[in-house]
Amino acid sequence: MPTRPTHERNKGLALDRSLIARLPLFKGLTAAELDEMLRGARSVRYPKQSAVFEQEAEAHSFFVLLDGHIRVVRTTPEGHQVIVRYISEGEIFGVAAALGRTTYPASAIAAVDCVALVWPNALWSELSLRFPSFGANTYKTVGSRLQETHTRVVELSTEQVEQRVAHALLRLVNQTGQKTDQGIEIDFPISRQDIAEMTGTTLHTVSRLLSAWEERGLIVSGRQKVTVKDPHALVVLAEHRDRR
Amino acid sequence: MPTRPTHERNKGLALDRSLIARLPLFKGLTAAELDEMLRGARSVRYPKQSAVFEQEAEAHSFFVLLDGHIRVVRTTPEGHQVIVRYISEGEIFGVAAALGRTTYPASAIAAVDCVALVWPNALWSELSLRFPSFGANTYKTVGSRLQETHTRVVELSTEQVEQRVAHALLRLVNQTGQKTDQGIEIDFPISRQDIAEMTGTTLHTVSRLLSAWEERGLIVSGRQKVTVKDPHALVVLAEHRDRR
DNA sequence: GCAGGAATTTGCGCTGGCGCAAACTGGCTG
DNA sequence: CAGCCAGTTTGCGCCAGCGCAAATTCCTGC
Repeated sequence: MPTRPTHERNKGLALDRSLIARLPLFKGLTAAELDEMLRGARSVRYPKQSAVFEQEAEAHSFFVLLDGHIRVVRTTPEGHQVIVRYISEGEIFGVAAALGRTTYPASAIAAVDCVALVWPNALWSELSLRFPSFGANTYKTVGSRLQETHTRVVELSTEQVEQRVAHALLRLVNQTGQKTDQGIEIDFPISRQDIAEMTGTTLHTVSRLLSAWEERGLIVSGRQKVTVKDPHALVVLAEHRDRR
Repeated sequence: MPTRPTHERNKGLALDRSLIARLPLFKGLTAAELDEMLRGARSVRYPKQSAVFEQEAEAHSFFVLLDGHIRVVRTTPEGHQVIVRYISEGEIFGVAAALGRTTYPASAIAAVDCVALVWPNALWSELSLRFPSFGANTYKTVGSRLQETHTRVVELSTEQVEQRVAHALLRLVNQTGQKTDQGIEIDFPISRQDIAEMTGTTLHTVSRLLSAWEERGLIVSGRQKVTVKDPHALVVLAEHRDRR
């Protein structure tokens, strides 16, 4: 059950720099600089299924995910949902304001219980000027997201559903895969519906595909859970030229 | 016939700041600062159908389009082409390096004879530091392209072909429409195939749709030419909820 | 003015994947 | 521990849009 987002503020305690020192985003900053970055932040817990921010809402903050997984979702006026991406540990997100927007273009939903650092947007220009490598890293992240999104456009334009779903699974596994005795498992709850919303198809079709793949021993899956047993076979499927 | 790209260098003459003073990208810069920006640039002419840069090639420069229209195209290993976007007058493009890439992720092809300013990438960090508003404007551009691309993902995921083509036409008309006595014309040559590559369908389907729309008086079209007579009707088509 | 070729149109048959509907399952709640 | 419900599976029929093919039109270069 989605309990209400409990914005438990860090109660006056200084955040420890070890929280972020290991993140590539902050590479090159000295201990003192990390402390300075953290001085502007607070740490917030987001229970599973709660919204970190909502589409169209005033963009007041940007975020760095310390723990958990976040689903970024765009909803159309007609009520269709499309999953824009998943955010994993260590990534920056909600940077709308740094890109000249005043509202968030999508919603961010905690896929599991999450912890994030939150900075008010007012600090963005100050921080990115004071720590140019932080600014540059953020823009690089934006750049690679643009590339990924273009890749998705290409996939949606040229591939069959089966290839798209295979690609999506492989991407999730590479991004967040946890080794288990069965194979590599996507380490957050993900439904057939979610996969459908990532690939532009329906949960029915995803269900049929996963069933067929399970039959053939490529994966094992359960409720909101997918484990890839034979990634190579999936790659073959994903790359398999269609007849267009 | 695509003649060879003729990189006619500006022969030692200083570029006039009036070339770029009116562009939003350079808003806020003084006359002296504009001159300084231009000192690092050269002006190059690209004949129709020539490549400004090629996908996978080493990213050596970034560009500002002074005149013409440029088609940005991604080609898949299987040989499918997807049009990523059209660049119009005044826009910056080829900023791969500023986003941490060493190669161009797509090709840029002159849709008509074009003129662009070209800066070596080596100057990027210097220029964006010296003229922060220029850097910020560029990143805003990247941000809005990311949003547009997400919108395209949503369209590809949730809309029927007819809606997608209608949306694409409306976007082209808004971006580059020229008023004529017939209606609003897309002011560069665009084929059915091009429209198909923008919307993830085939030239046959696009042809059928345009024929039907012409029949109904919404557009008039010819070879590589589309004129929208009734934008409102197209909007209705584009927004028309499908049955999903 | 004519030949050649690129762009477009149109017909036809087929099918991938969707919509709809119903049944089933596993985990959580009271 | 019974019941409920979200998530999943599966069958069935249909159709939007693709592949293929052929005809036609318009533009360009000679």
